[in-house]
Amino acid sequence: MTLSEEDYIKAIFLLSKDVEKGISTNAIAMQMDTKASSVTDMIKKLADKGLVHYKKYQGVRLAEKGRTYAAKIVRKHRLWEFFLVEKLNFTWDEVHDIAEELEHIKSEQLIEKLDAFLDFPRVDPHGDPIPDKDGNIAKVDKVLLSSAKKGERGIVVGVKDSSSEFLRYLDKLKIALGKEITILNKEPFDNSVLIELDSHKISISALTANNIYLKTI
Amino acid sequence: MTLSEEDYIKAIFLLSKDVEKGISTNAIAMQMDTKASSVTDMIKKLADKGLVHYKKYQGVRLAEKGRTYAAKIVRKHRLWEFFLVEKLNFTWDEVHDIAEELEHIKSEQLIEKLDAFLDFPRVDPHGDPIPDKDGNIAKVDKVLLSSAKKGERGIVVGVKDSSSEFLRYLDKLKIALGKEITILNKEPFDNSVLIELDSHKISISALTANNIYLKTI
DNA sequence: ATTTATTTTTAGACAAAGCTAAAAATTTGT
DNA sequence: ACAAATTTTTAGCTTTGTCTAAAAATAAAT
Repeated sequence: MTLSEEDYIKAIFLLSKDVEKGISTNAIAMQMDTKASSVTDMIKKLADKGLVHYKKYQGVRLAEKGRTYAAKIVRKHRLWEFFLVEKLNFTWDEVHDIAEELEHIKSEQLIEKLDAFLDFPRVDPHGDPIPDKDGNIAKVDKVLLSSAKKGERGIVVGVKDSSSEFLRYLDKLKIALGKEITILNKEPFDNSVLIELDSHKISISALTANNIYLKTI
Repeated sequence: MTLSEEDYIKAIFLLSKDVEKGISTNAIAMQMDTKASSVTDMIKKLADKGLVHYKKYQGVRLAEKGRTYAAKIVRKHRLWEFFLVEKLNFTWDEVHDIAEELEHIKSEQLIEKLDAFLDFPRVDPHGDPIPDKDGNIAKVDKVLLSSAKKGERGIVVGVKDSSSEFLRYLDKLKIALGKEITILNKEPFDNSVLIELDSHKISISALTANNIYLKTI
């Protein structure tokens, strides 16, 4: 499995997260910042290897083989992110690009030993679940802040957008994993949300609220 | 700098270790398990980039730029090896291939934080010195066991061959970094060396003795 | 000092992965 | 339902790094 093939498989895996249908060529091209024609070429190769199911113009789905392979890459990515934050003192907005490289290191033994060294973490620094060694992913129950109702309370358990810009913005707002939030009001005009956080009231834009996951309590 | 270019630069760096003259095309091909013609091609590219000095048929030398680049790769390799042994409990014969992949991870910040996390180690698990962040390497004074004189004593501080086969053989002999060795006798017939180790007398072949470094005391 | 052997380089091909531009299929809009 | 717009695929080219086989240069040997 080449570096590039791994990147494609992972991209398809991540795009399949909430989607039932086949993933479109363009969606993959977008996600990977490449051209649709390149995607078509690669998909054919992956189909030949039995990693994806593909019929022309019908989009692509992961085959079981491809799904577990992808989950293992994601496992590596998230374990390395956890390592970077917990052991090397990186911040949550700095780790993605480095983990993007580390996720391709091949040794199974390495990743199992790393997992043990980290004491078997369940989620990465952005709250995303770490697949187990067989590629199974625990379902985390969480709702978007944007869909929580007035009066509800919750703990921040994840983010949808984990770009460094967004994460640094959350730092500025003092929003972090584990923080408790109460929804005081929702403004119908622009869908902004008034919340209470650390005994302060702050207003959160709809866009921001749509990228924060809560576990309601 | 591509993966492949990094591999070549590192190979040339390691081959230049004890050699003054230019490194031959064949030597590089041997070291990297590739063909001489491929080496010639790559050397030209590296020369174009100012990383090596090259005149046809004259072998190749690292330019200063190439030397420090290579030293940084070696730094990364050896720091990762140290991490694998000290933190993840790998044995010294298992770490080379994994470090071979890890050494290509790009982030400077990563390697400085790793260095701090490991508490600034000076040598890797095989006794090889870890270059500093600017690519300087401390000269370790050490002699081959094969060249030590009868009656001398020393501490094992390194190995020349760090193949897993050799390292596992040393494990079997109970020879490890830090062990004290006394040279009891040298056999002129086959250049084998009789040593005392842990109050036992054992005989070491010339080949083995030629791959163990001592610091005499 | 030539011939022989070895080493190194060149020339030409190939596979991987990407791109552009054009063609084909599908979807959308009226 | 059919023309227009969009998406996807194909065809052909490029770059990177590799290889084989042949040619050129250097080193070794008698």
